[in-house]
Amino acid sequence: MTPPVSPLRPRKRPLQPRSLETVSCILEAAAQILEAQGFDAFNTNAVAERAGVSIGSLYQYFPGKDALVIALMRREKERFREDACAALQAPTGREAMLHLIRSAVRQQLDRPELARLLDIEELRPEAQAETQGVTGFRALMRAALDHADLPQQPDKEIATDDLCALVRTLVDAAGYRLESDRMGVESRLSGAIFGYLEGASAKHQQR
Amino acid sequence: MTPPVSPLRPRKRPLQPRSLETVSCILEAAAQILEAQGFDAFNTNAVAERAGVSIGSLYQYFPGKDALVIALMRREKERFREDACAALQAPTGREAMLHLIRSAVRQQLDRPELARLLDIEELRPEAQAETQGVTGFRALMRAALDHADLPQQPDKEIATDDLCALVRTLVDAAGYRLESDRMGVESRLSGAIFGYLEGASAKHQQR
Amino acid sequence: MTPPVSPLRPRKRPLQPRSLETVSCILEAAAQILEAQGFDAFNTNAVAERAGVSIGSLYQYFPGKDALVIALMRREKERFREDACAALQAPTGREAMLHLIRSAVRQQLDRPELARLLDIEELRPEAQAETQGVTGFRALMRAALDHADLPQQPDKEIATDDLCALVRTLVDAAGYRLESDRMGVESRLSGAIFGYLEGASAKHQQR
Amino acid sequence: MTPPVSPLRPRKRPLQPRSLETVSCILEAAAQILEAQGFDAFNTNAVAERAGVSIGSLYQYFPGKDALVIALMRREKERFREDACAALQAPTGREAMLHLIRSAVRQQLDRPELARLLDIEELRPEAQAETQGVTGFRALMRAALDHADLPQQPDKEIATDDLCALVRTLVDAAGYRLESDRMGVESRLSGAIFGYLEGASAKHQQR
DNA sequence: AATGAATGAGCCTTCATTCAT
DNA sequence: AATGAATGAAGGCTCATTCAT
Repeated sequence: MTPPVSPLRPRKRPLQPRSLETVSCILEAAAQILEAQGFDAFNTNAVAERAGVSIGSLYQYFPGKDALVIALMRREKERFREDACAALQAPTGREAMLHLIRSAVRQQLDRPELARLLDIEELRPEAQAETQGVTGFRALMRAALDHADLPQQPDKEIATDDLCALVRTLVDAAGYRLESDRMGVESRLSGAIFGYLEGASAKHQQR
Repeated sequence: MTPPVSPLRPRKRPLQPRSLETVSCILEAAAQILEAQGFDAFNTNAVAERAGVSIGSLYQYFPGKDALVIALMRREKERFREDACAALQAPTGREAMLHLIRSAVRQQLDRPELARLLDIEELRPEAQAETQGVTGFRALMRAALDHADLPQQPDKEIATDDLCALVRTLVDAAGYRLESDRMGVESRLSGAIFGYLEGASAKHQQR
Repeated sequence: MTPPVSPLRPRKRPLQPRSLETVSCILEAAAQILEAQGFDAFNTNAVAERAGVSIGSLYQYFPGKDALVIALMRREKERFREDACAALQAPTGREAMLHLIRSAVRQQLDRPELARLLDIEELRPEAQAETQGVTGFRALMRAALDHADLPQQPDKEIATDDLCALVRTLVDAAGYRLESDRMGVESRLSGAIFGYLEGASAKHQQR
Repeated sequence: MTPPVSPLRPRKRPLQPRSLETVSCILEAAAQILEAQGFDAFNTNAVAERAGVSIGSLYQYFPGKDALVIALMRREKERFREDACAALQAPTGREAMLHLIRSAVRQQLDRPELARLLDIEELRPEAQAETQGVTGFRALMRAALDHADLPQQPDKEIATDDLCALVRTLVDAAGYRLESDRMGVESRLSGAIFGYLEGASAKHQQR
């Protein structure tokens, strides 16, 4: 009878413009605290205060702490998707892949610490359940792999996972070094990715 | 005059055999809780209880929660080092690299969740300060890169970081899928690594 | 940018009438526990319970145990100041002094044990830093000493300290004996004080 | 049937010289910690460690923390008594009093912080029960008051208490200022004491 | 006698969440 | 809708004390 209640999605959809703004204020506050002070300082009271909103209001829009993190992940994924979806139009796998790489680097180096922490959070089981619906990086990567011009992989799902992980970590590593040379990062990343793809067609596996 | 007191290293060296066992009990309990229930369930009371030890005893040997994690990292690094150090003797870079890969895969797939969580923890600033002294994976990787038979890298420190991250993540990803085919993982990893190394000698960097 | 955060002053100013009452409830509970059971029984949980307030609420207004004690000291000093400040108006030093004595006796015999314990606490270095701003007994005593009709002292700061200590202890001693005859106490106190003042003009110092 | 067991007196009288030395080591360690670090740092483990003795041994000689403090108080009282008892021989009250003052100043300025903290501790009810048997300062002061050359007091017990408190505090205050001029302190003290004694024979009590 | 490992009650404090206003 | 006071479970840590060796 009662509608399906999830503790991870908003209680009420913000429909009025004022509410919409409140929500994005809260999310941005959450992002800032996360990237500036890390997980330990990330708590609902702090987010509300930074957002200039009462803790009560925060709970109006987000039913709990986890919902806040999930929403943040969605927001960042969305930002990424808008930039990266064009990869689907690319005529070749190589071009699609390069586009993906460029988008990923752009996103990750834009707010590196935020991206890194969300990446970690994304592996938590609760988060995974909630986030997988969103067309994200993985889906685009999976699609790119289907192009015929790329070396075929024995197991495309595994390859997808690996490539996602690989992109994520190498860019995180760059962010961690405060590197800002996007070209350099992209170039190393391409090396790793195409190396991985070709490597699967044997030749490196000798003992 | 007073000995350097750090909140991150043991208070007392366990001298009697009884206490030695207590310490390893505690560490193993910590490991089990971490891998079975994650960070959120990881607290000193839980660890003590699982270790079958009073909370007071835990604090005799570990001055705090962080010290426990650090000690765990040291323990795992040590385990790894014993296995991987032989890589230093390898005559060629390729062989050294393969040895490293094999050790890393072995270690990481042995207790995948534990390894993954410790990898994350390792990025926290406090942990870094404490752990960097220990000859770990990075040092071995750095040494391997110096061999002449491997493609030379424009910046060896960056390459070292990248390769470490790459190994870590791909094996984590495998662990996450509960994959247990070590050969397969090693093979994909080799592909990525040697691909990365060669990729740096251009040919993939076109826009 | 961030407001000065001290572990010794209130976190929040209580703004709503409800919280104002909570704060005074907590302070009074603290006072009662202190005077009825002493320092050893004085802990945040006990205070909160006696105040009929959750421990969380206590921490909203007092960032820690010490802050509670400091606040209590301020409250009592304030009570005293209101009563004793009139001493500043007295035309002669003798009258000012007698007024001070009367106020001190009144205050100290009103809640003797509380006063005594706070006096002890006041000597702790942390407390001193926090409390010295408040115009307290010492400042009034110091002012009284400046009147010309009192025997001049070789070092007025020392004399001030001594007289404060003297008043405090003699009244404490009376409180300790559960004496309630204020006149008697005042009279003995006057003797000691004026004796001290005159004594400084020699005549008792032979070896 | 069982002998009267008190948790405040030693479990076993130390009869052998080695034990005697251990006991005094422990007491001295307790004194040092108390004066150097205050009550908060004063705990049985710390005392044992500083004494170079195992915690087990400490409990052999002192059945608990309080017993340790009591024993310390006794030791200091004893030290004082040896010095001050000669006051009993003085022919006049004035001379007895001056002797007492001198002894008190000597004792208190010798280890001012220790003396001050023990003075505070002495007011705790448990301590009082245990310590009152010891012929201490109060008994000597009481005896001195009986001399005929001193102004007679309406209530000699009260006067005794007051004078003890007065001596204690003024010397504490001097110790607190790190004053080391014993003559100055003694002189101010005499002023206060004889002032108090004379004051009781009226002349200062007008409103 | 001496040792020191072990114990655990109990204190301090935080923070996710609720609810009266 | 918004506020923010209030709650209390939960977790970190200390230290007086015991007891097996």
